[in-house]
Amino acid sequence: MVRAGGKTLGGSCLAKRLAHYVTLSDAERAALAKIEEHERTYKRGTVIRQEHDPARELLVVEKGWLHSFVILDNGSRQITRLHFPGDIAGVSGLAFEKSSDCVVAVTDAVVAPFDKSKFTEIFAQHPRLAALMFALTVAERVSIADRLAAIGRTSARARVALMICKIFTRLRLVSGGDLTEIQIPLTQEDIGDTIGLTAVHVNRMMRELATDGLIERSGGTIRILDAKRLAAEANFIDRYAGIDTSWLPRV
Amino acid sequence: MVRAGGKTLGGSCLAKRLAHYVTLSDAERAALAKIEEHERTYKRGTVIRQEHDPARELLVVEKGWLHSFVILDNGSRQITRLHFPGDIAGVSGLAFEKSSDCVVAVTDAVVAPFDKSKFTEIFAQHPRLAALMFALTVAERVSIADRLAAIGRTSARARVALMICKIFTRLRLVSGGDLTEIQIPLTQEDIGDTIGLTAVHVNRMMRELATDGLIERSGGTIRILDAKRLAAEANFIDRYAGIDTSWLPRV
DNA sequence: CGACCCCTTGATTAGCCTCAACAACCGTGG
DNA sequence: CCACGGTTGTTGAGGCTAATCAAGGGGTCG
Repeated sequence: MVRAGGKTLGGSCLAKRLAHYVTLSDAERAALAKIEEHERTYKRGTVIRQEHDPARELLVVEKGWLHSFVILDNGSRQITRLHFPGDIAGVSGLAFEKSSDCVVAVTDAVVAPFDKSKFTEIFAQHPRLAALMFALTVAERVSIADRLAAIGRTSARARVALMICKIFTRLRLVSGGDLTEIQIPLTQEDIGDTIGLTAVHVNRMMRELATDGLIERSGGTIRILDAKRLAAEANFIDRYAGIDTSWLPRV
Repeated sequence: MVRAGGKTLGGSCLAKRLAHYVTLSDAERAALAKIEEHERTYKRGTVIRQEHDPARELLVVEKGWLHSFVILDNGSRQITRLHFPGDIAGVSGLAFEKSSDCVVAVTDAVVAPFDKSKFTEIFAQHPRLAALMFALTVAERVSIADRLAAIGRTSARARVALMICKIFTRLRLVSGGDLTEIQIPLTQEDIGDTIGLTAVHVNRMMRELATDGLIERSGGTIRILDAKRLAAEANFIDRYAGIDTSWLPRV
């Protein structure tokens, strides 16, 4: 929301995201611009990074959707995270030398890869940025824990509802608008692999939600009809609404 | 509650943990010592922090076990994280003003609470420490994602096996030793609430693992008999073994 | 000593998975 | 332009895993 007028942010999705929470200084802006210097384009379905690949690079999503997943020994897949524009994918590269998951382009996508040494500079020279990114990573962790609770302790129907709520909320962060209707590029199998269900059962649950008047479906788009009931059924809490920036260092 | 204590047991569990990964400078050591200045003792079962409480304080575990959990609308509980000595609990306080989960002492425990403003200093003055803690937080996120995958996509038996593997591995980080036998202070209900099962089914799976010769139980202690098979069944990966410190800023 | 918690085991049930078949849609190449 | 294979969505039938319900035993603490 906060945004210096006049000056355009260009393709700097990351800066745009962070500017939601603090007013960036020129120096900070420059540091972030260096992160997003290079861009790569991927076609829908491309494997951007394989599990066990060296993980020197992190990936800022500029355009499109990515997701990360792991394949278990029994052959099944668990999608661990969806990545939208402004997100950083492959953050696990900061902890490990090899990628802990596989990153794939869900739609045609534009990605800005950068070496993790860029984070060295951020931490050394821009503590506020580092702290903010830490806070956002923590928020993400909590968001994953929410999904963990959903998979561990709620019904299939509630999990599907939660997934829909989360996608809409996170996309609103990016688009800014109201956004009650979205063209979702995920297959029902993708959705199932995210919330621990089979594609067949995802289908049934979505139909239920539709016949009960919570959502409306046509083609690949989903419209939310009764956001309140949907959120209630899902135990949904918006984790990105109120990030606490009070403790961030001064610039 | 407040422990008026002269020289307690080394006190600095956090420093000890971080020293596994880097050689701490004197200044860093001092900064960490300031974090663990005050200690509080809690009795087994005490609620240390309630969900929705103000979350200004983070908690370094000095001694004992804690866990964090959420209670869902349907009344069920999901334990999101176990906390062992050297861990920081309540990290979500860095992202939110109010606690996103409830923190409870599983055993009698000694905790060093500190205000999140301490993190402001760390980020501003000790970038390497900040970066290391970031890396460890990322590793923790991956570890939670592993559990997510287990709950979403593996059998009850595999989940129980995973939980055992994780507990042993994380405790080895603390104790250092070989450690094939542990007195586990968790009830079977606790275990179930961690991995998305009922206490009854946890019981059956543990018995299965025992009769199959993977573990041995007596009283509350568990001994691992066949670590290899156990890890294989659990899809276990040790996420704390190889933290990449190459990108950390110089001191 | 009684109350309570926890573990254990059995019987039954329910929710989700598996298997299967078909329809709708898409991009591709002839 | 249409024919085609492949992918995705949809729906039905039946099976299996884990939940639920229930009851008894052992240990611990007040």
